[in-house]
Amino acid sequence: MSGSPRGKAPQMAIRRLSMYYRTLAALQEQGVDSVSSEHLSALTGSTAAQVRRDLAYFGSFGRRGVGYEVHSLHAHMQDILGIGEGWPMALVGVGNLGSALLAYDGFPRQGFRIVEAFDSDPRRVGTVIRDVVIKPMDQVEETIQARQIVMALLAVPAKAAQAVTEQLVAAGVRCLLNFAPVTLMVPSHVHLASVDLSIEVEYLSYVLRESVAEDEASTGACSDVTTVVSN
Amino acid sequence: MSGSPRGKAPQMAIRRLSMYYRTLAALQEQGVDSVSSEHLSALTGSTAAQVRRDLAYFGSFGRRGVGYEVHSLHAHMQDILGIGEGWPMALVGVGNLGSALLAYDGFPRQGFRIVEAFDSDPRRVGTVIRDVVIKPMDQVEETIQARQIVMALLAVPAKAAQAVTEQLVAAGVRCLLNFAPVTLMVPSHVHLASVDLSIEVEYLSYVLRESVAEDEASTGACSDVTTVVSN
DNA sequence: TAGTGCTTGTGATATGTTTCACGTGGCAAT
DNA sequence: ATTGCCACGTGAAACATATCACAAGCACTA
Repeated sequence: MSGSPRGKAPQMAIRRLSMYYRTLAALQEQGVDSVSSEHLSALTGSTAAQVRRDLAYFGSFGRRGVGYEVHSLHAHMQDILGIGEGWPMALVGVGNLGSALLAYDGFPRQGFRIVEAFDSDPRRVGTVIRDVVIKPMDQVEETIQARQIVMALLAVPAKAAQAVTEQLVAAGVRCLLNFAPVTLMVPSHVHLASVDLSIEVEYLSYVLRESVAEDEASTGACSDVTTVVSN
Repeated sequence: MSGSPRGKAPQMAIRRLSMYYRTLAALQEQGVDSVSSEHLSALTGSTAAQVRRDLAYFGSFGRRGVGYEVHSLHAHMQDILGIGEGWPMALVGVGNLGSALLAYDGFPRQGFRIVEAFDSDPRRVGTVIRDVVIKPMDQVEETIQARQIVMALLAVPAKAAQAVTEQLVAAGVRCLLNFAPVTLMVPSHVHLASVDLSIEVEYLSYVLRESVAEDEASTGACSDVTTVVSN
């Protein structure tokens, strides 16, 4: 169905595809119907060559001398990223962060929906947030299997994360987005992504320290050329 | 003060240092006082050679034939990452996500503290969460300059993100951790890291789709040689 | 002191990713 | 048709990162 992959796309390329996808959606809303690699790169903090290369991993979507048709490219990105399959997601851990995830409107806007939520705290079980009833942990396996859920968000304390992971994997989950600051061990058929706030903050702390040291070394003031930094 | 950098460390190496750092803290708590690159790599999902190379960017912290002394290595990581400087942080946007960030105990545990919070919603201004009083947006510049804050967490809606960013940069912020799903433009002297939930979920959606396709290829009519996934 | 066993630190090598540079196809206007 | 220009798609080059493999160093023993 999708184009023939000319090679394996780097993970970073996939992440950039997400940014292109989002940017294309914005352009579409603005009524723009044509975009060049140059233009798209400026909007996403990439380079024109990188945009073209990233797209080339999956096919040939533009017209030479013209650019890309926004609607068509947006549709292709959606297809490649597997959005639109509408994978239903489960959330485990409905504390502060879990509640924020339940309320996060970026998920439904991109076609992802949290359809089940679990927590071990009896005081939270039974409460309803955003139309989702919080269930106890012992219903994880049953519910996930019944609803054929393959993606889960893990927002439990670090100490519980590995055990819950194993419960989810046993229940048939294939993809995990982990928010706990731990290294999880998963079987090779399970895909794992992690959002680790400590790592991000510590990375900034490192570069800050480094740049402060550079400032001290060279007393001259830096120019304020605007550049785009993305991750 | 810190070791002599034999080269520039890749960003990924810095992120792995954070993981080593956290793992060392855990080992220390468990009373372990010596660790090998092999051991540390197993705990962080890396490889022994990678651990040694990552550390080598910053110096030579182990003893040949023995391994690393946990406490000493932990201290070195802390120094390299600039933790312990105790950078105070500002939070802008105290919605669902912002509140979760205020309550996140991973920050104080790593030595980072949110000392100021801002929101544009008058109903939230004045309320107190975790000993932090939420201030109105028009006090951003004044407060940040007075308290010499250089790191900020951005948890505002996507539409407001760029404007708030400029406000923060004008106030003197040097590091930004952005949670809004947009590409921010910042001057080159400002460091930016982003946590983008849509990108993470879409990445998982992609790999899921890919692995499902592989499953279908190997179980379906295609009878020829297929690689078997080990483990 | 010499020998053994172990693990680091690091050149050399391999792999992966980004950038460059240009051929190709396409549109518009003359 | 022909000309001129534009922007994609893509080999090849440059660069960055990860892995390998082993000499160097330390602890311990005899």
